[in-house]
Amino acid sequence: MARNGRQTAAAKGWTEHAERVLKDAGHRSSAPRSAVVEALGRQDCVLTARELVEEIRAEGRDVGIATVYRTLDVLDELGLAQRLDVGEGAPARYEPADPSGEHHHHLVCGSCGRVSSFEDARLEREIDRLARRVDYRIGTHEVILRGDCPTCSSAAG
Amino acid sequence: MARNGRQTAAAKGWTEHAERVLKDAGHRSSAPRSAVVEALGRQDCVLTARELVEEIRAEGRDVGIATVYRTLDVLDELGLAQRLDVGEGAPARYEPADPSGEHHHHLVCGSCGRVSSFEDARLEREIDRLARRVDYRIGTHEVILRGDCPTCSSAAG
DNA sequence: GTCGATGCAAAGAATTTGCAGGACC
DNA sequence: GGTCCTGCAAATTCTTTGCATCGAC
Repeated sequence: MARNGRQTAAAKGWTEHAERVLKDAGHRSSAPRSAVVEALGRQDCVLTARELVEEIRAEGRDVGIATVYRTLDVLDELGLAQRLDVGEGAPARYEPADPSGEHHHHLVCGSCGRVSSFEDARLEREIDRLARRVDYRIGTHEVILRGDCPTCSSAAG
Repeated sequence: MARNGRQTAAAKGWTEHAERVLKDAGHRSSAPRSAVVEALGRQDCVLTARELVEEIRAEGRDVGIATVYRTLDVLDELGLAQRLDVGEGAPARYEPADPSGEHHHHLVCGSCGRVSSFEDARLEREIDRLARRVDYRIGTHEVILRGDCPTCSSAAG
């Protein structure tokens, strides 16, 4: 159920898909932008802008934080990335959006801040039903379950 | 389903409940703190810290924004208030948490930022089921449906 | 050659914190 | 009368933006 530290099977596919969509939308290619797209596509878990920079520096490449924000913004607008705000003053996190539309939701640990993901078809069905019943025209949705992760649960009782 | 601009039936009850819980938890009473609690209890919709200050000033009372944040923090810790982060750099919003445990979720308009609420028993049941299945020890949850509100839908097609 | 993209540094915005004075119990 | 609470202002973060320059197409 929870899928941590595991790569999505579609990771490689997402990177290529994203680069194609960016190009088709009239955006130019550049080393920094590619570094961001590749680093994001490589991860399954959500990453903050800062973590993305560290990720890229670890590869021996470099990118300014402003470029990361700008790129994430473009990716978000094109539906290629998903932004996640866990609140509590924590920075926004981003993850690649599966082009197939399949997605997951998040578990947030209130003690250590760890974020994990889970997916559930029944929950999706219930939300789709709801989306048709409300008076807003719904495009996306997000579900956050908050509590303590296994480590913090056993540590703090 | 959507409940806007409507007072919760439990509004008055919440204010009294909150003041009692605060006192029992060893917190002192003060005019600014009461103003925050009363203003929050009076509303059904979510409010930002800034809106809470305006709300209080409109009554002819006054309070510093730092006190509002500090009070909301205490209310949140005691489970008396619920924090809602809609992301996109928007400030956090708060609402009274119903002591009965009954709660609702939110619809966020991506065009105008309007936030509405809805409740759904089947969704709650599905989430409770999920909460028992994941490896985190879940305490709370939140669901956000994003899209365009009725006004923005008709305006923008 | 044009125009989008980049990096830096400054600007902005939300929230937190240090501190001195005031109020509650 | 001690301790918690308050307001102000400064400090912290996260994120955005202005601008000169660089590079893709």
